[in-house]
Amino acid sequence: MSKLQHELRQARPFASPMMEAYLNLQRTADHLRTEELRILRPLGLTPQQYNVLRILRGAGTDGLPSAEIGVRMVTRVPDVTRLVDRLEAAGLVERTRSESDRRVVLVRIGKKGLELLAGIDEPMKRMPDKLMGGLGAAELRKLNDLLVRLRGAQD
Amino acid sequence: MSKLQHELRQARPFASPMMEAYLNLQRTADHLRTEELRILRPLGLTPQQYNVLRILRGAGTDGLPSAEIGVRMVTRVPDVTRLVDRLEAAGLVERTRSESDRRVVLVRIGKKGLELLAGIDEPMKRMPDKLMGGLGAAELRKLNDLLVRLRGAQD
DNA sequence: GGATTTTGCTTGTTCCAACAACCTTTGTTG
DNA sequence: CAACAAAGGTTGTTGGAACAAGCAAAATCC
Repeated sequence: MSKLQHELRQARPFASPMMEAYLNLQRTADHLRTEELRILRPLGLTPQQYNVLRILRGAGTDGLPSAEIGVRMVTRVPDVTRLVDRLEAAGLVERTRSESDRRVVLVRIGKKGLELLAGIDEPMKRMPDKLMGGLGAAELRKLNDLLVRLRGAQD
Repeated sequence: MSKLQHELRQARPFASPMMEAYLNLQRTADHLRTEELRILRPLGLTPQQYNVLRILRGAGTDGLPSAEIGVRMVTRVPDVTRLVDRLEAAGLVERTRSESDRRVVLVRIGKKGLELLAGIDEPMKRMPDKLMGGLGAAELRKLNDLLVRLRGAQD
């Protein structure tokens, strides 16, 4: 990088501490998400698909309505239908229409889905350990506290 | 929501404090990004396009090579070319091939792009103030510190 | 100073994200 | 109990994200 470019980058000020925090948060989240992508890509899963599978595993054999999946996801997803479509096409989940309320479609994780998850668990558990090893327990608690309050603050 | 569903959600444990921090970070980042989307959508800009325009405004009248834009962006972007394509098609930026190095394409922000940015500056400045108002100055500094260390830790 | 490598960008392609409109089933209300 | 509203999913469509392959100009290397 040239000297000029370096100076420009150093000189770029943040408009406010809050804007700095906002950009910092996006930058860090993207950084970590890239690492998650790297783990999931060889398995043909996106982070969202992985998220759905984990939710369904936690829900047990009864399955969950599509709408409830959307509510529980880490990131907002406006189209659970086609997200589940792809998982179904891959043979990882099954769909059955509820008998008690025929509007509802229950989604359940299948055997193949559970096996796939089992193989991801270990590397996925190691990922945050590796990326967040620099922070101590107290700092992690503080970070979680701040993040939760950030989400709750705007109401 | 049913009683059972509520209990399930309460009962979901995190595998580790680090995994909790990871998910929390993604959740919060998505939450804030949604707010940014809400501001930019009426103007037909994505957060990334907005990011490029800000970078180009900061770069001045000389413009920047495409590759340097990619380096400076908040989130990792593997395809600056078509990102700039769309901005050029919208008449917001111009491309000129560098004379000194004919491989390089310099991108400059145009009059229309500057005017568009000027209109966004105010609501965009208010956004983090509104979303992060719950945190004090010291807490913001702490948050920024933790986020920066998170990014630096994995090397 | 010609072959090779490297750099900077473009193009091809496939899949996913986002918003809206629509359809079916259930609940509600006078 | 018929008309209407609401809930739950699906489909249509457009545009963006991601990875790879390719092309032209510049740097490197005997």
